Amino acid sequence: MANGRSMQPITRKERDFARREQEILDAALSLFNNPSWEQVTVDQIAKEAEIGKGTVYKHFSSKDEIYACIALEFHERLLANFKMINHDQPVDQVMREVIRHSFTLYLDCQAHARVSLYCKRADYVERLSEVYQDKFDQVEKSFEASIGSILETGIEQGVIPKRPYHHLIIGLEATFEGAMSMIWNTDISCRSQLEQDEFITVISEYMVAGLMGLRA
Amino acid sequence: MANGRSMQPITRKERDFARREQEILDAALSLFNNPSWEQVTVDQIAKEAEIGKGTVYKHFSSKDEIYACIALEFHERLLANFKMINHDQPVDQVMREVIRHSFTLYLDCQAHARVSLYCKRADYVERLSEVYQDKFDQVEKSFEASIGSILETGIEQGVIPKRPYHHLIIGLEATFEGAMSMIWNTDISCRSQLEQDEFITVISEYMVAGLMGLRA
Amino acid sequence: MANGRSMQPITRKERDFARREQEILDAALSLFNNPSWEQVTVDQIAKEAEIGKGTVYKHFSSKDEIYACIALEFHERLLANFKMINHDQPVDQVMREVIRHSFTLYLDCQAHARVSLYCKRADYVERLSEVYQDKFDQVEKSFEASIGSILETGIEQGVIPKRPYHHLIIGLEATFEGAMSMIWNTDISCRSQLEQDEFITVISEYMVAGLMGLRA
Amino acid sequence: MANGRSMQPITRKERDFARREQEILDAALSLFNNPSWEQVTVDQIAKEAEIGKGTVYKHFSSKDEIYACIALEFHERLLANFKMINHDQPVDQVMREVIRHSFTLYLDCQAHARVSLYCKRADYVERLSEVYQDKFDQVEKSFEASIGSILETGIEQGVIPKRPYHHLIIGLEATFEGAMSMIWNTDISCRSQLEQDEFITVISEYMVAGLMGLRA
DNA sequence: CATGAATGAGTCTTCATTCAT
DNA sequence: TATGAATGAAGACTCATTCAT
Repeated sequence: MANGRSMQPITRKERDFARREQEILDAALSLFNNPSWEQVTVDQIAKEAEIGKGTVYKHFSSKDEIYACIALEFHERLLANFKMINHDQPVDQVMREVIRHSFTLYLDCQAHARVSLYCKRADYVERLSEVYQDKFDQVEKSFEASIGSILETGIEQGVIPKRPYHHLIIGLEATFEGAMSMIWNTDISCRSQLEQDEFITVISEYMVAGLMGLRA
Repeated sequence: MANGRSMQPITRKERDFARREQEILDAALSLFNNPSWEQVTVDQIAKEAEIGKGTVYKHFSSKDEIYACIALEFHERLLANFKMINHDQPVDQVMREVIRHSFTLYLDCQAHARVSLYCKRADYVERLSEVYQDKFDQVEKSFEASIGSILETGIEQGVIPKRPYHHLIIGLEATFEGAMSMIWNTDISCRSQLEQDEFITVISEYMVAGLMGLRA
Repeated sequence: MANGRSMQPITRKERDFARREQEILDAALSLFNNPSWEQVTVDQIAKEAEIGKGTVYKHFSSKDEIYACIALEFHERLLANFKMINHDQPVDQVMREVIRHSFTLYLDCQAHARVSLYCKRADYVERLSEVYQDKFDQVEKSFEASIGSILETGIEQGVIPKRPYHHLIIGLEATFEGAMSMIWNTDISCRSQLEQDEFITVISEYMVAGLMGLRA
Repeated sequence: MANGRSMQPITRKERDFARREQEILDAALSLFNNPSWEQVTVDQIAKEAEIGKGTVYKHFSSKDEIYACIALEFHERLLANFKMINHDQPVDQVMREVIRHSFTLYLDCQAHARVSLYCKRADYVERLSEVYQDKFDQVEKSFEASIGSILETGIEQGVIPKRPYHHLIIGLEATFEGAMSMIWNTDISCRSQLEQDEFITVISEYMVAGLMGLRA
C-alpha cells in the first residue's frame, strides 16, 4: 500500500515492491508534465511504468491517492529546501531565499506542483480518506512552523509588521499560487527563459514589499 | 445563437429566445456555485433551466461556449465596475478601490469568477474557436487599458515606480487569482463573514504595498 | 402537400406554394451532391432553400418523402429521355442509346441518382407510406414497358436471345447500379473527364455484349 | 486489439481474449443480417455478444473498425476461395467458377458482404486510419493479382480480348456489386431459393458474355 | 401558411475500478 | 503478487419532428 515507506523493507521482494511505488509516481509525473495533465488515465500511467493496471491499484487505492502522494512528496521537498536556507542572514534576505527556493522548485517540478495545487481544491479534499486529510494537515502545520519562525524573528527585529501569522502568510501564498497558475496557463515554450527569470524577479520583489508593507 | 445580444430583439419570439439564453446561463451559474462545478453536466443545466437538452444547444454550440459566455459576462461586469470608480482621488486610493471592487464582484459572483478562472487554462483556450479567442483577447486589452491608465497616472505622480505595465500588474493579478482560489478551495460555509472581510482587507493592503514597493 | 402538382394551382398564393416545393427539392439536391449526402439535415435543406424548417414539413411529411420525390422526379426524367430515342434503328443500337442516355443522365444528375439508389433499399421502402410505394411500383412498370418493348423487338429480330424480360434486364440493371456506385465512391475530382468517358464506353460495350451473349 | 491474429496467443487468457474478438464480430454479423443493419448500435452488439459495451472498445477502437475487420475478413475468405479454383481448365470456365464462388460466398455471408460494400464508400474510407486504408489497398492488390493472372492467361489463349486489366474487370465488378445490392434490397424471404439460383445463373452467363464480348 | 424554438431519445465513446487467473 | 480483461455508468452532442404564435 501507498507509503509503505513507514515499514522497513527487508526481503528483496519487499524492496522491489517499495521501488515499484516510486516508479509509478515517476511515470505519472512524466505524463503530468503538461497543461492537460488531468486527462492522463490510469492506463497510461501503468503503460508508462511498464506494469499492469491492476498493479497500480496494489500500491494506490485510487487515482486520487496517487495525486495525494505526489503532492505530499512535493511538500516534503519544499520543506527540505527551506531547511537548507541559512537563517543567520537578515530576515528579508531569508524571505527572499524562501521565495526563490519555492519558485525554483515549482519550476523544476512543475508536474508535482500542478498536482499539489489541484490537491487543495475543496472537492478533492472532501473525497479524500481521513488518513490523507490528516497528512495534508500535518504538512500545513510544518509549513506554518517553518515560515512562522522566520516571520517571528522578523517581527522581533522590527523588520516585519507585528501581525498574526495568517495575515502575513496569506498574501504570499496567494501570490505564489496565482503566479504558478499564470506560468502554467501560458504555453511555456512560448516564453523565453529570460522572460521567466524576469517574471520571478519581479514577483519576488513585489512579494517582499507586500509583506513588509503591511501596517502593523 | 450565443451573444444574440448584439442584435436587437424585435418580435416577442425573439425576446423570449434572448431571455432563454440568459435563463440557461443563470441555471448554469446556480449549479456552478460550488467547488465541484466542473462535474455539472449539460443535462443538469437543461433540467435546472426547465428546458430540453437540445434547446441548450440551440443557444450554445458547446459546453465550452457556455463557459466562455459566462466568463465574458463576468469580465464585462468587472470593467463596468472599474468605470464607476472616481479617478480624481490619489492613485493609491484608486487602486485600493479597484482591488475592493474586484474582490466584491468576485465574491458576489463566485460562480462567474470560478468559470472565468477556468477559462484561462491553456487547454481550454486551445479548444476554443477563434471567434471566442478574439473576444478574450479584446477583454484582456480593455483591462490593460483600464488599469494601465491608472498606473500611468501613478507613475507620473511618482506614487508608483516607473516600470512596464506588465511588471506592475503581474503581481496584483497573481495575488488576486491565488486569493480567489484559496477562498473557493475552502468550504465557504466554514469561514465566518468576518474572516472573509478580514482576509480581503489584509490582502488588499498587501497588494498595494507590493505594487508601491517595486524598486523603480 | 407533396406532389400538389396533381391539382391545378389557381391563385397566386397557390402558385407560389407549388413553386416552393420545387425550390426545396432543388435546395436538397444541391446539398446531396457529394458522397456524404446522407449526413445532410433538414435544417440545412431549409437554410439552403431560404425558408423555415417548418415550411419544409408543410410540403413533405418527412425527410423520407423528400427522398421519394427526388427519386420519382429522376425516374420521370429517365423515362422521358428514353422516349426521345429513335426506335427505328437496329435494336442493339437502340440499347446502346438507352445505356448512353442513362449514364448521361446519372452523371448529369448525380444527386438525383444517388437518392434514387438509396430509395431502393428495403429498409427505406418499408418505412414508406403505401401511396409512395405504389408510385414506385408504377415507375417500375413504366420502365418494364419501355425497355420491354425494345427487347421484344430485338427478340423478334433474333438479335436478342429469347428470354423472359427479367432475365434480360437484370444484368443490365445490376451493372448500371454497380457502375454508378463505383463512380460515386471515387472522389470524382480525382478522375479526369477522359477516364470517366472511357469508363462509360467500356461498360456500355460490356453491357451490350452481356445482353446479346445470353444463350437463348 | 483488433487483428490480434497476427500474434500467437499463448496463454489461456490470451486465447480467451482472441476468441472474444471473434465473438464480437459474430455478434455484430448476426445483427447485420438484415437491410437496416446500419441502425445497429454498439450497445446492441455488446448485448448480443453478452459482454459490456466497454469490452467492445477493448477490441475495436471504434465502430468503424468493426466494419473494417468484417470487410477484411470477408475479402480474405473470398481470396481463399479463389485459390481453391482449378486453373487448369479453359479460362472461361475458370472465370465462371470465380463468379460462382463469389456469388456463393456473398450469399452465404450476406452480412459480411453488406459491410464490405459499405466499406467502399468514399466517406467511410476517409474517416479510416491510414493503417486500415493500407490494408484495404493491399486487399485490392491481391484481387488484382489473383484475377489479373487469370485474365492474362485468357488473353494469351485468345479467349479474352486484349485490354487493360481495368477495362476487363470493371464491368464484372460493377455487375457483381449491383447484383448484390439488388438481392439485399429485396426482402430475401420473399424470393424463393429457386429464383435466387436462377438469378445467379443468368447474371453469371451475362457477365462471362460481357467480358468476352469486349472488342479487342 | 410560415416560422423556428423546443424537444429528448438515441449515438458513440471514455475510464476508474474490480476481480478471476 | 501481478495482470489486464471486463465493466457500465456517464457524458457531450445530434437531429427529425412537433407545435404555438
